[in-house]
Amino acid sequence: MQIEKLIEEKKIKLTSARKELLELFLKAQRPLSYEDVKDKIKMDKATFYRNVSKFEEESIVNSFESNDKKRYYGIYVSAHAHFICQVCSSIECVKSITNMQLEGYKIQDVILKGVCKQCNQRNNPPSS
Amino acid sequence: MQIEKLIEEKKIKLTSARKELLELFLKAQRPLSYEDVKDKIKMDKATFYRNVSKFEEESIVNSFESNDKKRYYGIYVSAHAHFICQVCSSIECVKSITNMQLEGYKIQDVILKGVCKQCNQRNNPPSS
DNA sequence: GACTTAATTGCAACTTAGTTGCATTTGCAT
DNA sequence: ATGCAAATGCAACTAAGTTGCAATTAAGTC
Repeated sequence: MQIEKLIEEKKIKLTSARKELLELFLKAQRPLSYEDVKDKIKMDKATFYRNVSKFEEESIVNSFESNDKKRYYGIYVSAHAHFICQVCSSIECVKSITNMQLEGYKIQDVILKGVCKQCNQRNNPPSS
Repeated sequence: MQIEKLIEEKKIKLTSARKELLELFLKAQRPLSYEDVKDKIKMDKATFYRNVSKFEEESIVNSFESNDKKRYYGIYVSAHAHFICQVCSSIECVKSITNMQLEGYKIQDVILKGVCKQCNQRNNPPSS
């Protein structure tokens, strides 16, 4: 996927900040918070939040609140759920859960919370 | 359901603040934030947060972050999903979605985001 | 390529949900 | 009733996210 593809047809400028940000989101393959981003690229938080907000308006990224009080942003790729681990706070994309229906409602996002595979095994090792 | 039932067997005191809080949660039938609570009962926010945190430890309530940056708390009643409307920020309990499974993971909570019935109808009225 | 202008940026000050330290109060067991 | 740990209210704090503003930059026009 190309950065230019994401931006073209949208009514926003392709600045260097936006290019860096979108490249990072594409590379990450999982939603990122400002905390995650600021270690990788030098960018003021105001710029970050204004840009992800604009990306969201343009349906380039979507976002959700996690359990750690932070908001996570990721490139919008077809409908898929997110799993948030309540033990280690990790976030994973879940491709297998899709097209959920609820009469009269429009479902745009599904968030699952619980204990992830790693933390589950750590607490209940299969060979003990 | 009785307040005393919720507290008994747990290692916490039944103070008047806790009684009021649990009564409110039981009456509300939907998750509440501190904002919701503070209009109904006089209670310092430190007391609120310390108590809901204790209730959560004792599995009396559970909680989740909504889209409005606030955390919502409700009496824990069997597994059910929550629907958060991205338009009007309302929160509803969804009893119909239950026992979701994901190999290797433990799912403790399901949050659906989208457009609720009311907002859906407002934008796409059936008779027009 | 230089010119123009609106959009974008960084900075610093601000907002607000939630947390923490501490002195006072309260529930509850003896 | 007494003693004491747990709970409360207050005020000060923390940190994610927002906003106003002056300086900078992308991108269209000549």
